[in-house]
This record gives sequence, structure tokens and C-alpha cells, in this order.
Amino acid sequence: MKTATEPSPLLSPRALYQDVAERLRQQIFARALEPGCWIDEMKLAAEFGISRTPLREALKVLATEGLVTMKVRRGAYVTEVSRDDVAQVYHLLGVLESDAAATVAAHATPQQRTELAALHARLEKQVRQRDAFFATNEAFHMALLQMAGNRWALQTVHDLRKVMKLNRHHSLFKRGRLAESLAEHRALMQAIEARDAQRAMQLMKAHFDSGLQAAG
Amino acid sequence: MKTATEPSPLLSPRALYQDVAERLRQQIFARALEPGCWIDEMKLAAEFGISRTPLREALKVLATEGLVTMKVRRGAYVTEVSRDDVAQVYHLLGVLESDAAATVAAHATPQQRTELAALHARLEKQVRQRDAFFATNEAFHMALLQMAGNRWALQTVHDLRKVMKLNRHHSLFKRGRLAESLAEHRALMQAIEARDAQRAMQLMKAHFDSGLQAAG
DNA sequence: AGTCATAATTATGAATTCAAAAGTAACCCA
DNA sequence: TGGGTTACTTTTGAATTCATAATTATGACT
Repeated sequence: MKTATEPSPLLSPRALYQDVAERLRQQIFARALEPGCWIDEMKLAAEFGISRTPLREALKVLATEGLVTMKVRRGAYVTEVSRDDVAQVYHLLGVLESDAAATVAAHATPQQRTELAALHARLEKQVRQRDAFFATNEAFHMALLQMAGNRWALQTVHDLRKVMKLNRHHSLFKRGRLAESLAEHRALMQAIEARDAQRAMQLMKAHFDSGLQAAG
Repeated sequence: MKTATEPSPLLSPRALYQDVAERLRQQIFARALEPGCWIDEMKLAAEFGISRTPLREALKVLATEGLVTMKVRRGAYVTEVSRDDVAQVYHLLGVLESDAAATVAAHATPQQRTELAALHARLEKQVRQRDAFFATNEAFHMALLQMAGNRWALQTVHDLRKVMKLNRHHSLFKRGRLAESLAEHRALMQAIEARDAQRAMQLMKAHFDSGLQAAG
């Protein structure tokens, strides 16, 4: 029984362990592997149609990212993020992304501003579709980070956002939070278009603060 | 020829691959493995007296940290950090640590302030010993992060500081920079003792900016 | 001699095998 | 029946083995 799509070996530039890591992340985010649960190496290796070696490499990568916790001699567990962790990660994302917002407001090219505006416009249209909104929201934030031009910050934010996805009570799931979030984005866009770095920074910070309020 | 100290298996709570990762980091920081150079798995495995399996796991961890770069079908290389990378990491550390400084200035306990003051006092005495100053400086910054109480920020800063160590032209190596750095620390300590979060933040930011100036 | 093709070597990536620890079940005996 | 010891099973961690890609060396041919 090998129903899973084969990772085409011909046009696969990335290593198997990275593919496996990505599949594991998907399963974790989709709650096929719930936080706290033990990860059955043999079962997953069989499921993926691979040996334990690349799977274990992938698990160690996820452990470094914080998605998985390794316990000596008793295997890997999906990380459980506490309420405290959520608050800490929110704060950290606020710090990092507000800095990025300031940079973008000050230095973005016209093309970049257009791209951001396009993403924001799409967001405006998706207030009624939670999953789509979620995805576009993520795209917007990551695009902003990308434009800020700090690849280390981008990587860090990317990893932290992954950890956030472990959290069941995501703020965007709260009633009324989508519209609120959208309004905050709108204000942020105005600051960016006005090239007001200071205000962009404050608004982004406030955006995360109110996200944390909603989550907590 | 097995001269290396055996990692006592009895009182080793952490996994072999983590020990190996740490030894690799040391070798990289000590420039036994220079940036850009290819990492000979078989040679190192023999040197460490282990098989390639845990070594390869460790390499993938370091790759996730950014210390090592994996190239498909041609192994692992010590990451080369460009001038641009250095600037980006400096900026990021400035953002993260200045936020931490603000938190500490506002919320640190008396004991914590005492501990920081002790570290700073030690730093004052070590202006003439570059290596000792370097170590205490690191201890001071990490203690501050720890006190800020955000374990995700702590981990991130920890990783970024590792990457900084790959950089040959470290700012603290520059003539006169030690004294300058010390003066900045002194001002920072005053702000922290005065519980002036805003000023602590600005001073820490400035500390990194001038560090970057010295490095660039 | 120089260039291309091909063979030998080497290193990587992944599967397999193996030893030992942890967990579980069976069993004995008070 | 309950407590504790022992045997069995499962699972982890690590070494070994194997297939194949990349590299180097060799040699043929112009």
C-alpha cells in the first residue's frame, strides 16, 4: 500500500530528510500529530516508505526548530506550547516584525509597495473565508519580512510562526478578530504608504499586542 | 590513537548527536574548520571515534542553526558569512537585545540587578585581557537575555551569536573597541539601575550600532 | 600533445543490522 | 490477592552495509 505521492527523484533538488521534515511539519500543523504525542518512528517510516535514518535526521531538524522535543532513550514528541510560550513568541514576533515594518516603510521600492498593497487588497476580500484569510495574512507578513531584506530575521520569523501554528487557540480563530486584524492591517498599510517608519513600527507592534490579547 | 576525552556515557544525559554538534561548533569557532571548507565526514567520524550516523545528524542540526551549509550530493560546508550577513545579524541582535534590555530595566529583581552589576564589574577589570573580556561580555549579554525571561528570544540570540563567531573581523578585535564597548556597557548599566527602560533600549541599540561600525 | 570517453575510486545518502535500554507481561510466592 | 522478580517485547541509538552519484584517473584516438 503505497498511495502517497512519490517525491519525484529526478527533479528533487532538496534532500530527502528535508522533504520528510516538511511532511512532518504539515502533519503537525494539521494535527495529525497532536502536541504532546509521541512520534512513532517505525510507523511513520513505513508510512512514508523510507527507512528510519532520514526520518530521524528530519526529527532532529524539527527539534532544533522547536517543533519537536527529543527525550533521551524515549524518542521524539510533538512540542506542547504553553500559554506562556505563546505570549513569548507573540512578543518576539512583534519585536521582529515591527522592526521590519519600519524598514519597509522607509526603504521599500515602488514595486514592493505595489506587491504589499496587492496582498492587502486580497486580504480585504477574504474577511469571510477564514482559511484563505489565514493564508493571505501569512503571505503578507512574510512578504513584508522578505522586503525588509534581513535573511536572518526572515528565517527566525519563519521558524517562530511555525511554532505559533502549534497553538490551538490561534487569535485569528476568535470571533470578530478577523475584522479587527484587517483594520489594523489597513492602518499599517497607510503608514507604509506614507513612508512613516515610526508609525508603521508602532502599528505593527500594536497589531501583535492585540493579537496576543485575543489569543490569551 | 584515541587521545580525545571519552564522553563519559554514565553521566551523559544528552544524546551523542548533541555532544557531536557541540564539538563541531567548538572546532568551527576555533577555526579548526574554516568557513567555506568542506567537512570530511569519514575523517571526522574516525577522529571522534563514532560512526557517520550521529555525525550526520549533528551536521543537519548545525545546518538548521546556520553554521553549516548542506549541498545535495556533495556534503556539508562550514557557512561563510558575508559582510552583509554580519550587518544583518548585528542589526537583529540589536533589535532583540535592546528589547530585552528594556524589559530587564523595567522588571528585573534586586538579585538580578546585583548579578548584572557583578558581571559588569568583572568586565571593567578585564579591559586588558581580550579573551577574558570576550567571554565575560558574552556572559553579560546572555545573562541579560535570560533575565528578560523570553526563552524563545534567548534561544534565537544564542543561535545568532554562534553565527557571529564565524566572522573573522569581530568588532571587539578592533583597536580601542574594548574600551569603547565598556563605556557603552557602563551607560547601559546606569540606565538599568535607574529603571529607565526606554533609555536602556536606546543604549543597547546604540551599543550594537557602534559594534557594527567597528566591524564594518 | 590535447581532448574526449571510459574505467576506477571515493563520498554521499539511505537501508539494514545490531546492541542495549525501556516498557510490558508473565509468573512465583508470601 | 498483592508485591516483586524475571522473562519477553518493543523501541531507541548507533554501527554497518549497500547503491549510486560525483570525482579522479586512465587511456584511446586525432
